[in-house]
Amino acid sequence: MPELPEVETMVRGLRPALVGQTLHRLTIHDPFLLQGCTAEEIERQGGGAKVTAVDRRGKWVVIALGGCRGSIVIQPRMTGGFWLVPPDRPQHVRVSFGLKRPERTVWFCDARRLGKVAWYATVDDAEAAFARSQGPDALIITPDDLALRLSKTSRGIKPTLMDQKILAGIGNIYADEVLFQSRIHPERPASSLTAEEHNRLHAAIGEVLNRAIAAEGSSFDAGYRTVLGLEGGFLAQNAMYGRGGKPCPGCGGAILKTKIAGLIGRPTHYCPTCQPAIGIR
DNA sequence: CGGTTACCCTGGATGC
DNA sequence: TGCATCCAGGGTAACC
Repeated sequence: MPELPEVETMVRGLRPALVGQTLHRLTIHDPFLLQGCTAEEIERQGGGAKVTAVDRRGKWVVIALGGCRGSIVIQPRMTGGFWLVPPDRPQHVRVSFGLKRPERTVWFCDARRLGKVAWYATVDDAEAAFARSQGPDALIITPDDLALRLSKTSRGIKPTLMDQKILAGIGNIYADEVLFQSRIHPERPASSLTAEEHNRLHAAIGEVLNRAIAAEGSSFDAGYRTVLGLEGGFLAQNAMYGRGGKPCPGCGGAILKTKIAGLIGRPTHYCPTCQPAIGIR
């Protein structure tokens, strides 16, 4: 569920509650989510440790622990999220962070259990794990680097933008928004984009993601909420996602909702007029 | 090697 | 009301 703007909103919400606090107790409620460490290990490292930083890398949440206790990395994936709000214990709790002063609990919940929780012995180890499996963060990548990476594959531009090894942070919602804003058809081969299109795309990525962060992300149905349980406001102002059949804000024509190659079951929304299918099939 | 597709897991919405 | 079916914002492993 969460993409870069939602994870950034989580991190900003977690910081004031966690940074500088001592974790009185860290509890793994569902070892299924663990990757490369045991529940005992991560509970022992986290228990009594002071949180020194909470940061985002792509769609990862990185919680740094002081006193050489390493870093906890949480990937919310589709349905993971953090909760600060008492008094009731939320559903599907997978990890809980017990704090002492003030006495409260921060929960990580994940209905579908697709999320991942890992522990690394040092901050550098966590950083290296990110660099191994993910490309540059979508808000940091340079126009030249983006152009170079896109030039190396003939896959469709949308599945390429969603490939975290190319760049980290963009998922199904923001891929549709970014491609609409840059007027590029989602099935265009990534390597076929022109220099002009690279520039439009890079600008759109920064603009759309920052606008979504300002709105605290995208909520619909019973999905993503901020750490305080509030809905993100981006879907009130977005152009494409979830608006199949409705008028395109650019030309007034109907927005197409469809499925495209390279993305198994995921819906794709685009405007066939504003995002013309140049040189496809 | 590069690209595409099963599949992971579960809950909520929808349809009969 | 009950049950079957489909859908979902992510990511990997295996396949062609």
